[in-house]
Amino acid sequence: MPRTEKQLNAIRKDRREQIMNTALTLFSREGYGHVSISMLARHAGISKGLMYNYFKSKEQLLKEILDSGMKEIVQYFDPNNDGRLTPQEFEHFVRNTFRLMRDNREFWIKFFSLIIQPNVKILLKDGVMAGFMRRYFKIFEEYFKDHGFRDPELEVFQLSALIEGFGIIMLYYEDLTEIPVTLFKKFEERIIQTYT
Amino acid sequence: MPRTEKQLNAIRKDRREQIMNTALTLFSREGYGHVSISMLARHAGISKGLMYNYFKSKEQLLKEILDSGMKEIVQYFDPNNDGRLTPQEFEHFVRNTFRLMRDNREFWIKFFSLIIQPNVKILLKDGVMAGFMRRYFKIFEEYFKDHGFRDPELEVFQLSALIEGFGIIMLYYEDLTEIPVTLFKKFEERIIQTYT
Amino acid sequence: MPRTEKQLNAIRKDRREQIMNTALTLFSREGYGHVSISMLARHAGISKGLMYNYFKSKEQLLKEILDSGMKEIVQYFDPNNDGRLTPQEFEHFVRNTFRLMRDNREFWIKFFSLIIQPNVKILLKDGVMAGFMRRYFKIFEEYFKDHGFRDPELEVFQLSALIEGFGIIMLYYEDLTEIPVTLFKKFEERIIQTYT
Amino acid sequence: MPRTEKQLNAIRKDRREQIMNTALTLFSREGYGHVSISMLARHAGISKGLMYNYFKSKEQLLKEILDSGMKEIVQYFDPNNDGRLTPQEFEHFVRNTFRLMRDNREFWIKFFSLIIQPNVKILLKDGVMAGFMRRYFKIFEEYFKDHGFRDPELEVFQLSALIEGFGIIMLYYEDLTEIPVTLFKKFEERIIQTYT
DNA sequence: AATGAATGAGTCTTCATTCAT
DNA sequence: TATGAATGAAGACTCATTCAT
Repeated sequence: MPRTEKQLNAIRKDRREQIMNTALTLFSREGYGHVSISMLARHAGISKGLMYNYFKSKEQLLKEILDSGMKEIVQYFDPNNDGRLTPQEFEHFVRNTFRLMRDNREFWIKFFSLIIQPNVKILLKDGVMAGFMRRYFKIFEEYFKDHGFRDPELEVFQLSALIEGFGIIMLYYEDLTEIPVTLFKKFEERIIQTYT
Repeated sequence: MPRTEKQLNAIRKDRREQIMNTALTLFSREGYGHVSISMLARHAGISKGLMYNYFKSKEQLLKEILDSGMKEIVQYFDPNNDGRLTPQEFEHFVRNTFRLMRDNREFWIKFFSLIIQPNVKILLKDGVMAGFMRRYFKIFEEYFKDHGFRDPELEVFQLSALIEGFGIIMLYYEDLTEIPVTLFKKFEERIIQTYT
Repeated sequence: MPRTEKQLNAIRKDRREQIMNTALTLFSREGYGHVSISMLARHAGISKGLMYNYFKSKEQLLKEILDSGMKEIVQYFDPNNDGRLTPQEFEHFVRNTFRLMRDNREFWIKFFSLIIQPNVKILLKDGVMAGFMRRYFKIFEEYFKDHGFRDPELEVFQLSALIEGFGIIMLYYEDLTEIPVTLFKKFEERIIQTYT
Repeated sequence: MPRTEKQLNAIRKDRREQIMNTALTLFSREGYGHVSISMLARHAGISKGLMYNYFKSKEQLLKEILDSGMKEIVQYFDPNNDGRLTPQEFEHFVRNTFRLMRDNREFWIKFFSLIIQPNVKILLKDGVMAGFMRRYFKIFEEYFKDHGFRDPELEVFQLSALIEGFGIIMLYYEDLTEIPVTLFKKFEERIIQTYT
C-alpha cells in the first residue's frame, strides 16, 4: 500500500530536519568548506543522492540553516515592532536572548561558529543579516538617546561588543576554561543593570 | 657569476613578505580553505610553484603568518614578565594594544578574521595561543583581585568579551557602518576608566 | 529504486578486476612510477575519479595487485605445510609453477616485471615477500641436505638463479628472440632431472 | 689568474664523474623516476643549474651512465672479435665477468638495478643492448653446437638464466641473506665446469 | 523516496628546465 | 664556471553533482 500524502510529508519534514541538524553540527565543527557531501550523508545516515532530493545544492542547504537560525533571533527583538524599545522591552530582550542561549547552548555555539566563517559571512552580508544589523543599531541608539546616556553611539558600540564578545568567548575558549552557568547569569545581570 | 649571498637574502626577504601579505589578505577575505594556491599565486604575481620555494606547504605558510602576528600581540603584555600587572602596566597594555590596532587597522582586521576561522583555530589551540590565553586569563584575574574588584572572574569575562567583541565588530560590521576613529578612542578611554 | 545489493556487488567486482588488470599491464610496461592516474583511467575506459571509489590510493591499488599475485605463487609451495619437501613435492612444485607460467604467461611476465621495480620491491620487502623468501630458502636447503647434495647452499643459490633468471629472460628478451614453448618444457625437465 | 685550459678540462672531467657516480647511486637506490634534480644536486654537492652545464638533460645523464657501463661489459666478451669462442675464451669470459663483479660489486649491483628499471629498459632496447644481446645469444649457440652439446638452444637459455638470475639474487635478496664471497667463487667454478 | 556508481573540474604539490647574475 | 630563483606542466587526489536503477 502506498504511503498517504500525509505520511510522505511527515517523512520529508523529518528528513529535512535531520539533514539540517547534522549539517549545522558538521559545518560549525569542521568549517563549511571542509564538509563534503559524502561526510554529511554518512553522518546523517542517508545516501549522497538523497540530499539532493531535499536541497538543491550544498549552498542552498547552508542558506536554509542560516535563515532558520536568524528567524529565531529576530523574533525576540522589538516584539511589537514599533522601532522603539522601552526599558522593559530592553530587559525582556536581554533576558530572552540569554535564556535562549542557555537553554540551547549547543545550538547557538554552533550557529555562531557558523556565521563567522568567511564564506558564510558573505552570504549573510546581502541577506537578512545586513538589514537586521542596521535596524538593531538604530533602535539601540534611539534607546540610549531617549534614556539620558551621554554618548549613545559609544554605548551601542560597547553593548554590541559585549554581546558579540560573549559569543566568541563561548565558542573559542570554553574548552580551555570551562565557563560556569553562574557566570553567564552574572554577566546577564550586569548588562541589565548597566543599561536600564 | 652567481648572485651574492646578500642579494639573495634581499630577494628572499622581499618575496616572503610579498607572499605572506597577499596570503593574509586572501585568507582573511575568502577563508583559508577557499584560497587555492592558484589564486594566491595570481594575486601575488608569481608562479604557482614559487610559493613552494619559500614555504613547505600551504599550512606552513599559514603557521608563519600566525606566528608573526602573535609575536606582536604578546610583546605588549606584561612587559617585565613578572606575572603581575600594575595599573600603569594595565593602562600601558590597553593603550598599546589600541594604538597597534589603529596604526595598522587593516592588518589586524585581517588577522582577527583569520584566527577565528575553524580550521585555523585548531592550529592555534595546540600552539602559542593556548598558553598565551591561559596566562592572560590568570594575570587579569590576579589584577582584579588585588585592586578590590568584587567579582574578579566576572570582570575578566567582561573585559575579554569587550576586547573580542571589539574585534568582531570591526571585522563584521565595518563595511556596513563606517566606525569613526574617535569612537575607538572613546572606547579605549572607557575601558581604562572602568578598570583602573 | 536503488539497485539491489547483488547488482552492486557484481558491478563492483567487475570494475575492480578491470582496473586491476589495466593497472598491472601499465605498471609492468611503463613502470609503476610512470603510470599516472589519468593514463590508467584512459586505458581502463573510466574517469579519473572512479579509481578512488575502488582503491584508496595508487599505492593501495598496487598492493592489492601484489597480494593477489603472491597468493597464487605461495599456494603451490609446500602444500602440506610441514616445512619439508619430498622429491615428489619438489617435482610437483616445479611442474605446477611452470604450468602456471605457461597457462598464464602474459600475466606472470607482467607480474615479474612489476615486482622487480625498485619502488615496488620496497613494498614487498616488509610484506609477504620477505617471509616467503626466507622460508623458501630454508626449505630448499633442507631438501638438498637430506638428498645427498654435496653443497646444499650452492644448489639453493643455483636453483634460485635459474628460476629468477628464467623470469628475467622471459621479461627482457622475449620480444627480441621469441622463446618457443618447447624450450620452456625442456628447461622444466632439466631442472627436475638435475634436482631429483 | 685565469685557469689554464688543462686545469679546466680536469675540473670538467672530475665534475662529470662526480655527477655520474652520484646519479648511479641514487638512480639505482630510489629509481630513476624518483630522483629529482634537486636531490641529485644536493647529494653531489653542486647547484641545480650546474648539472645542465655538463649534461643536456636528466635523460642524457642517464644515457651516458648506461653507455659507460655497457662498454665495460662488452670489452670482456669475444676479445678477438671473430664471432667464435674457444673454450679458453669462454673460461676467460666467465672468469673476467665474475672478477669484475667481485672487484666492483657495489657498482655492478647498482648498474644491474638500474638497467632493469622499466623506464630505463626502454632506452636500452633500441640502443647498444639489443645488438649486444643478439650477438651474445648467437655466439654462445655456436659455441655449444661446436662442442657437442645436444641441445645448444637449451644451454644458451640455461646459461643466460644462471647469469641473469645471479644478478637478480645479488640485487634482491642480499640484504635478507648475506651472500658470502666463497659462494660466488663456487658458482663461478660450477659454470666453468659445466660448460667447458 | 532512495541509492551509490560515475564524472570531471579543481586542489595541493613536485620537478625538469631556464636564465639573470 | 657556477648559482638558485623562477616557471609551468603534470601528478595524485577530492568532491559537488548527476543519473540509471
